[in-house]
Amino acid sequence: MADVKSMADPQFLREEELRQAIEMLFFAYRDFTSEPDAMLSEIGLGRAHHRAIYFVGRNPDITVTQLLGILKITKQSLSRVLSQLVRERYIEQHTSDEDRRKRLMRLTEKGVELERALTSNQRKRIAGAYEAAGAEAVQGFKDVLQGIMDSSDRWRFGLEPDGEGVAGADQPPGELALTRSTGGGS
Amino acid sequence: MADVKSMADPQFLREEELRQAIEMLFFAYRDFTSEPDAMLSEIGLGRAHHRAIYFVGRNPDITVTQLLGILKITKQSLSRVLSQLVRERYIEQHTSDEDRRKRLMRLTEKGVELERALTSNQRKRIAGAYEAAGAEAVQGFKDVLQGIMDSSDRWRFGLEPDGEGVAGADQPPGELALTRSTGGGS
DNA sequence: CTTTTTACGTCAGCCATGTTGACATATTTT
DNA sequence: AAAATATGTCAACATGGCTGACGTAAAAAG
Repeated sequence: MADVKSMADPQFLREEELRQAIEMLFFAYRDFTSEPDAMLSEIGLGRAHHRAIYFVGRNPDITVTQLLGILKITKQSLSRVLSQLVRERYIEQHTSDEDRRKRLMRLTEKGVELERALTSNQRKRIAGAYEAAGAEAVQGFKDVLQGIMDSSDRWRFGLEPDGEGVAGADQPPGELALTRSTGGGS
Repeated sequence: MADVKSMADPQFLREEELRQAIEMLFFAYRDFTSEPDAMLSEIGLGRAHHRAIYFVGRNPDITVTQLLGILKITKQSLSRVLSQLVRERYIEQHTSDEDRRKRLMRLTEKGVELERALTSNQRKRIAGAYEAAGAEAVQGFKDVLQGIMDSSDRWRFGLEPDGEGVAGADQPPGELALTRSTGGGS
């Protein structure tokens, strides 16, 4: 039995708080991915395919290198997944006009359908959680998640380095062009 | 270029908001696990070992069945991981006195050390994010994450079904005994 | 006291997805 | 002409899920 003193210790409470967050992330992520995973396995695909489809859908005409930058896996791993998705007509590739080495990727009609089916449950989860928790909680959620991810990823989610409006700012000041295909505010 | 009308559409903004959350979860989780993964690979272990060690550490004298209930993987998958951890003296097993079929598991000294090393960076991340975001954001973060996870997991994180104080309430009203080894109030 | 259920453990094989290393080809940049 | 970039591909290996099939010890039920 842990003595009362230890629980009253602010250090103990802090540790407890941090571990709670670790566990919440684990359970939330585990449950968040389980539905799409199940759907995917029925059509012979896996979570890696979902990721590729998702980010291609979000970033039409994305290049392989850019996608690699998002996923942070090797090109060999991605290649396996991508070639299958292209073979099965979820993704189509065009050659870039400005630089003919680049293969711009887009979802096909079929790909869009799959993407929407896969994220449908995920969007529902988030929507429900957002509704139940309220707008203030949503902001807190975002703020904390941004604090957890590497700072090199934060630019994707709006202002951060300086005082930049959400307006036209996209590319990170040196890294690749990714997520966020829609810029300007109302 | 998406026309202004579509961006002004509340449905569009909602979809955008939801997808932002999906992406934040992806990036945060990816970065959150990368450090421990790297440490683990240096000693010939993987993320699955981390999970087992983590939850055994959090729930001393946990049984195999209980751990299976947390991880939601097959006993064969867990077995591979557990037997290695026992073999390499990160975890020790005792036979329960009340029910001699049960194998109660605990971290060894070595296991505790590894666990702390593995979560050190993760705790640092959370602590930094919490500090930067503030107490209100922390509450929002927790609320939203709980909304995202299956409701069957929410009991682990305090009140929910009714108006239960955080006091002695532990086990879920039917499911297994898990997480939260420390109960008592202030 | 037999039967059933529970809590393990284990062998064998399959699949998805990550890794490294080595090469090859086309195109653009220097 | 040479170097760097973007992409692809083959081969081999590790991790960590999965299913199916057994086997044993102990507890619970009849």
